[in-house]
Amino acid sequence: MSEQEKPLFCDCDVIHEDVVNRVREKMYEKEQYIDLAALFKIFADGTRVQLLHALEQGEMCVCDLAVLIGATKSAVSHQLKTLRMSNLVKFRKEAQTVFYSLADSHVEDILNKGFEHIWE
Amino acid sequence: MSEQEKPLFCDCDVIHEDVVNRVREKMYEKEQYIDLAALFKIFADGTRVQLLHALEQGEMCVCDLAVLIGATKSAVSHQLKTLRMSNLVKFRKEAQTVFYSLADSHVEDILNKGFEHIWE
DNA sequence: ATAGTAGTTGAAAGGTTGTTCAACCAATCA
DNA sequence: TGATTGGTTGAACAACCTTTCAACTACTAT
Repeated sequence: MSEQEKPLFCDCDVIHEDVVNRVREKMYEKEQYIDLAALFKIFADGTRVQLLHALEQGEMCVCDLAVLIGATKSAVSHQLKTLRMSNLVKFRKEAQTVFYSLADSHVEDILNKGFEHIWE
Repeated sequence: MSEQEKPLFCDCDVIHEDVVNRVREKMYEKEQYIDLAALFKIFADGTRVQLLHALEQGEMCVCDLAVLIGATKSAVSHQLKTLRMSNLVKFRKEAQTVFYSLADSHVEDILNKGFEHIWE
């Protein structure tokens, strides 16, 4: 099923058909936008961006991170799980301690673009 | 009240005090992370990123956008309000028609960084 | 004037999300 | 072996978010 077959139902008429047709060719599949939104959703929480920014400075264990940002181990662990499942952080185990670090530099890039914007 | 006075209560001990102290100096105020997360929250919805990506191609009115992405005028208008209030889009009125466009190039930058990541 | 259209808005409904709490696992140490 | 510690997990609750629906404004045209 192609993108062209998506339901065009809408409660109004096209006003500028030429513009809409030109733009439609440049658009991606709806799924792409949902995936993109899912990525930004990970960055859409204060605790998580704080964790990511902390991990930019180097690897840290759960307790260190919890003390650093003033949250419980449990809350941090839950958020790290989210970050882990999105492949934004990686980790290594050493005895009972788990050290987390950023998965790749894309993460920093996105954080920095965001900071750039809010600082104008 | 300075950032240093934030409650350090936590349900665990600092394990690597030197690391934590070094990282703490690099951290921003908690409010900065909340603001950053608030920005990413705007990008954290499929409909909104679709609207933003559509507006990268040029200005469009509400009906055009609604038909283009297959949503109701109302849903689009609600999301455009969110984008407007975050200063991510601007608009101009012409008779009863309202034309929306991107507020600045930061928006495209952030979208592109996101696409880069999901496409690896 | 009256009808129709572009757009906005508030409330309601359904879904998602973040933290807390308690229980749990696994590794260390006494 | 038994106690402690670092870390994870599931359930529950509250808060938030997105769409829909219906009502509404404002402009245009007949």
